[in-house]
Amino acid sequence: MEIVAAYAAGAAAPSALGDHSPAPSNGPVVDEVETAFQREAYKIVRDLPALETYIARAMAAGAVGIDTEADGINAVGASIVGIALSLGANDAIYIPLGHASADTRAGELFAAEQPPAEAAPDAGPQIPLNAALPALKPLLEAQGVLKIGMNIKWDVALFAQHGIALGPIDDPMLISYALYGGLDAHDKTSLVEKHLGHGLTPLADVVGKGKAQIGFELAAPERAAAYSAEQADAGLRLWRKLKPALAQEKLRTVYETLERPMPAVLAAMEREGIRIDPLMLSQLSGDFAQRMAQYESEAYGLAGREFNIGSPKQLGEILFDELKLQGGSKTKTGAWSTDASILETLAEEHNLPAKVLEWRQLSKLRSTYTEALGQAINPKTGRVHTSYALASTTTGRLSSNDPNLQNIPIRTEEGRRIREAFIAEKGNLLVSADYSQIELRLLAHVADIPQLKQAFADGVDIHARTASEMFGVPVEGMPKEIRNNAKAINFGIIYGISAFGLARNLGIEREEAGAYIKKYFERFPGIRDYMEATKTFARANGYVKTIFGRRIWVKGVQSKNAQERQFGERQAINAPLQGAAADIIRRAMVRMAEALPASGLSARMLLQVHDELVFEAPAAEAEALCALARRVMEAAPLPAASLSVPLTVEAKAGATWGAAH
DNA sequence: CCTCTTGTG
DNA sequence: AGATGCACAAGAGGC
Repeated sequence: MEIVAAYAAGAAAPSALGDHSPAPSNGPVVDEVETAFQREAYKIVRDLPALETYIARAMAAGAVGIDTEADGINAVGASIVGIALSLGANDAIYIPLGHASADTRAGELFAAEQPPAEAAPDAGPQIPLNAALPALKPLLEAQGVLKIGMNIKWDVALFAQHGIALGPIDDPMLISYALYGGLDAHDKTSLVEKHLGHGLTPLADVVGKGKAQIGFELAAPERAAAYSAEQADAGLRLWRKLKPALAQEKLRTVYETLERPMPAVLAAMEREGIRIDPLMLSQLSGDFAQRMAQYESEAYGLAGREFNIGSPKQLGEILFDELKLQGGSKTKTGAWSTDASILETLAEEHNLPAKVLEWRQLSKLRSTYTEALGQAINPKTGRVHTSYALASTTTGRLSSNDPNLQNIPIRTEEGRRIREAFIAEKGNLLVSADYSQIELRLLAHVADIPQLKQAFADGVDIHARTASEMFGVPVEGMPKEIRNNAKAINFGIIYGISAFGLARNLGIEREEAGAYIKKYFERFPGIRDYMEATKTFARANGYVKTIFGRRIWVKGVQSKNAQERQFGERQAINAPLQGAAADIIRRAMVRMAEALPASGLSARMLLQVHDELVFEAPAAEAEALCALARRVMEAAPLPAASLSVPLTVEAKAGATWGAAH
């Protein structure tokens, strides 16, 4: 109970968001934090009076570790099976609430053929969920009690489905991300290993693994308690160790503005999901399958024999060993490379590569999208609910998984048809709002480039203006190819360009690409200065910063190995731009989540795709929503950062995601 | 489980 | 001399 002691001794009682502080991380606290987990010390709470007693202690403590267990891997539609709370090292409880009793379990186990691991004969007495949750709700929503959990977005989502607005919250994973983004993984297992120096009970000990794995609700409460209480215990211990470092490293504002608000915002988006038309998907699937079969048989004819067209190994053998086509190259494992750029070159000499390219495009679209997205529709909601990872990228971007809705095709005609299957509910529209050229604008700002800033201020075509600066060609009537060259250079600059990479991208000689780059830096010397300054900073500190202060550690930037170091330097150049764009859209998301209800709109935010937000709204609201999204998103950097270039957001409504673009 | 390939910003 | 644009997730083949 050292947290209680610390608060009791300290002048400030825990009050509002951000004012909770763990005990100082010196002396005995660290000892206690790092002491071994004593799983036998965890208590299983099976009656209301015992729960009330612990709740009273938690209310007084001001900070409580929490871990919530449910009967599914996806929080959407899942029910709470048990809750663990912790008030200090080894001072944790587990409250079984939805564990199946022996009869139920036996049936399920029989179906699974193998018992997980000596299941208890009976789940034992449990407080009814509809009695426990009302008792817990005041604690879970108490403004004066911080709820701390690893990956707390999961807990937020589950409690939201049970009518509880969990908060205020802290998440050691997100604290770690603010402190060490780019350095290490931030999952529970890695964090506990790194900071507490000992391992966690594996989930497999509770529910088994592989074919014999069972739902958490079928696990024995004793095993569940050892696992779950330990998670709550570990989360609180990590918090006590990591939270003080935020202030020491001056990363508290980053954490509080860019990380802490996100779990609630994302949980709501994930819960909304997006509607997908399964009929349209299956029609597309059938269409693709038919055309693939055609390409396949044509490919066999051209190859002179049948082979597995989906096997790069077999394709390489056909192209280079049997047909003896020239221009092959090997991958680092020694196999023939058959990627698209190789096949495109070979297509000039032989008809087979083109057939394979066509087949591959359809195969990718079919297996990754038209087939998989249909499977991803949640039967309970009829919608697709992606999951966003908050601490998985090095730059501060989100990532999307199960399914990934951040890589839905848009560039090709075939691919765009998949976006037509993302639809609004009847009487509603989808609204897509995206930042225009946000990373180039940020480059113009951070590198302080007068011509680029002026171009953005004037609202002119930035690639055309770049081309005009470089090649002395007037923007009016500029040939497409010249603008394309400038566009490739602009993107290359953001990524820490090399002559080789630009040459490959434009299909020109390396010398010519090198000349372009030289010319670019002559026209925009500030960009070269910015890049050099960024590399120097990264070499000296091991990290770079966004304009909002987010710290991005860059592995390899201090390496003696030139290749590693150069890779680090390119990351160091890109990260402040990509990272700042990620910061901006995070701020926009938090504000949109507040602004929608405040504006009296019933619109919901559904998706984030790095520079784009997708909403769903009644058709009558669409126009107001577009205006609101533009206003809120364009102002998102303020007041923390004032950009010297305008941000512009394009917002459009449509019946499908494709139509909203 | 790793490699290759390809979809997005 | 040799490698050489940033950030991701996912499916399929093959060991």
